[in-house]
Amino acid sequence: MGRGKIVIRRIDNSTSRQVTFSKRRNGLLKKAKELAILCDAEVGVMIFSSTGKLYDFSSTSKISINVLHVKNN
Amino acid sequence: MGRGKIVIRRIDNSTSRQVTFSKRRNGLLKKAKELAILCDAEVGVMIFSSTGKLYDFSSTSKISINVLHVKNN
DNA sequence: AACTATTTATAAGA
DNA sequence: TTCTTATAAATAGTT
Repeated sequence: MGRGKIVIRRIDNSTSRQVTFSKRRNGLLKKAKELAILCDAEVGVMIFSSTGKLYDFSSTSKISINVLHVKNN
Repeated sequence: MGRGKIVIRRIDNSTSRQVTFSKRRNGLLKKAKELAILCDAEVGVMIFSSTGKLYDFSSTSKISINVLHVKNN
């Protein structure tokens, strides 16, 4: 969805990868919220950037999410 | 994105809600996979339908997700 | 379960 | 990097 078609593979350029991460991360979280509201579903999303920062969303306290993130081993 | 614009609120008609759930659930899982690949991110998504069925995705075993789903209390 | 008109997301550019 | 815009992609309503 953009000026050109892209292939789904890792973006080599780190600046481009960061920009795309920011845009698509926001898009994914928005869609998760919409799904939860429209369809009365319970939705949880967690996203770790390549630098290890966590972005997450949970539509309800009825879902309790515990995440174990193990780096490099 | 469709024949008409919609407001983001619970879809009252249960048939329509089920159809939209199926479409958007697939869309969300696809976008989660794309984000993980394009941006080298670690992504986990879990979706409970209103009937309690779980649909989930995790991009990597480096994320271990434990979900506690408590119904009606 | 397909189709397609349209809205939405977003890739590239400014 | 924040905003713009052309275009790809998702999907609401239809068949």
